[in-house]
Amino acid sequence: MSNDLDTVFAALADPTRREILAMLLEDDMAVTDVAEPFGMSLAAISKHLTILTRAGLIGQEKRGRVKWCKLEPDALRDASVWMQGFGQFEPVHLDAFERFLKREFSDDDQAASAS
Amino acid sequence: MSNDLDTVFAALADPTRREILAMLLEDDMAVTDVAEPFGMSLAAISKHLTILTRAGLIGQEKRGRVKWCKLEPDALRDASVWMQGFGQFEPVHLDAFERFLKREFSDDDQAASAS
DNA sequence: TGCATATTCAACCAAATGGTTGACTTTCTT
DNA sequence: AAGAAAGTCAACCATTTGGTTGAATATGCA
Repeated sequence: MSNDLDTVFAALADPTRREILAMLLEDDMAVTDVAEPFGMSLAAISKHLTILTRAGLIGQEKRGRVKWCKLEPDALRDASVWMQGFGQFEPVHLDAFERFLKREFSDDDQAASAS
Repeated sequence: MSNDLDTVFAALADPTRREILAMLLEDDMAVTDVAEPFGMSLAAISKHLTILTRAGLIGQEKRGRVKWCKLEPDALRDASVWMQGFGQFEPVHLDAFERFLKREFSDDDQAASAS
């Protein structure tokens, strides 16, 4: 029950793993491609991916000799709900957040390139 | 920058610490009273409280010989915001999301914290 | 068939984590 | 002043964590 949150939060506590999640936010990726930007061995990344998988944060599906990783945001949502339970704070400025969403979705291709 | 999230998520990854936070949700407490329901030494609880404090999740104020612990939900809010980025929308570009976060927390008075 | 590619496994290592106990400081009470 | 109460500190211990390297297992391609 809270064991689930243990693994989710522990998985999120590592900056490499959070960066991996952010990368998967844009697209599904093969293990080798996930590893590429990091200055560490493939085996290390493989371990990180195992941890993320056991936490339910990503799914891995093997097609051919390539294992594809995709984001699985449900576990994140559970943890988020736990945090909301503290109720003392709004998730964010809700309206600012919604404006952000609207901009992201209407603008889909060029939104990220404005500085 | 993401170092902050490291300590917050690591703090949340322990069930004892999450339970402590839940207790403090109801009321401020002295260290000894926090320790009481747990089957472990006072020193262990003291360490947990130090970790929660360094993560910014609680504040500790000493009055007399008693040290009072109170919930400090701002750090939780930061982590929650980070997670919202995953649950709510999938094809968003990360840097756009980060610009959003930066705007939220840099030119920020205290607009997002309702007491 | 034979080699390169993709990924994991196993053994190892240093550092961090979560707990213990006993000594210590500070503060309150009598 | 004496003693109890509230916490922390320091040293220790076992386990976990995050990384390494080299070997092993599939799978795809010529």
